[in-house]
Amino acid sequence: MVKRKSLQGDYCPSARSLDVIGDWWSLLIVRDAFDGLTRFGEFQKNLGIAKNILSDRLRTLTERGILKVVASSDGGAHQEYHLTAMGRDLFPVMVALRQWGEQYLFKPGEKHSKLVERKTGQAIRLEVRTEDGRSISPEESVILKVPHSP
Amino acid sequence: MVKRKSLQGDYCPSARSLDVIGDWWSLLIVRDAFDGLTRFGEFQKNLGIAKNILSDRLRTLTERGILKVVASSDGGAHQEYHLTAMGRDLFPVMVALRQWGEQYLFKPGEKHSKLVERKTGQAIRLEVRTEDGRSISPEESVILKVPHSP
DNA sequence: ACCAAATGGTTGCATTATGCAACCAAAAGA
DNA sequence: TCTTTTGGTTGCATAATGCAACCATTTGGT
Repeated sequence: MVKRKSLQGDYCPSARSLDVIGDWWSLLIVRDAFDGLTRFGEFQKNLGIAKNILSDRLRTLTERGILKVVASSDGGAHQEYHLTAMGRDLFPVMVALRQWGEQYLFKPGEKHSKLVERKTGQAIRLEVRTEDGRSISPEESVILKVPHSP
Repeated sequence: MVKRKSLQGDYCPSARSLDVIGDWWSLLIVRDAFDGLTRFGEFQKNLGIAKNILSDRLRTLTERGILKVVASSDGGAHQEYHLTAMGRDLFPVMVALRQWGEQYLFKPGEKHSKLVERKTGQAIRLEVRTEDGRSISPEESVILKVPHSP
């Protein structure tokens, strides 16, 4: 493969994000972390991921500041992987993916898990809006390129 | 690799989404499509992707209904790749990734492209809300597992 | 204390995925 | 007509991934 292209230097924030969490497993691990999983074995069992890959991903996600390693909450000797603030801020990404998947990747009537508010059980949605709060479609938006722009 | 695990059968919508668009290049291609690119050469030049990979990804994205192939708009013989409704509905995912990247992957003061409303130039943001419009944090939400649940 | 099992990995090897370069047919331009 | 551009495909080399075997440390049971 010669070395996978890196997008770290790209001026597009989406590209940099994908460079960090765009690989196959990272976002699934983050999803499980949102779901409350913290231990190596929990991730491994729940995702069915190979242990060496999981080991590598947890290390990388930790290095990049998305997860942090903390001592066991129950006094045991093992360590736990927790989301950092940076990791928790991936919440909208997860919700966006979930919303799209619900809409297009399930047959009508097919059951799927749902994201709801804990207190009220209300469904959670996500909306694209302008600064002053108006909902907006892709066609009405435009990407302003900043760097080497004419 | 023996065969990459498929999440098509997963009951979690996020997982299915990642199964479809979670590979390295697909979302970048979709991003460029949002940016108005339509032709093979445009994607190839802009992304710096290998031509065989691009060819494969465009085919896959088309098969899965995210892109569609249409005849040239200017009467030429070549074909163009356009987003379908399914593809356009990935907009919130792109915005979410962009927003996260802006916040965490740029040094203070470092320039990056921006997403704004065409008409007014206003910045575009995305918000996670309940059905009745209240903004909500990850901690206040919970994933309801539907299938083989106790 | 002692043995057994679970936990949290690491290492080696086999298979895929990706990248690069060379090649090619069809279309567009001169 | 000749040349260049476009839109790919094919072959080969390397990187990423998966599986299984192994191992050190904890944990649990007796």
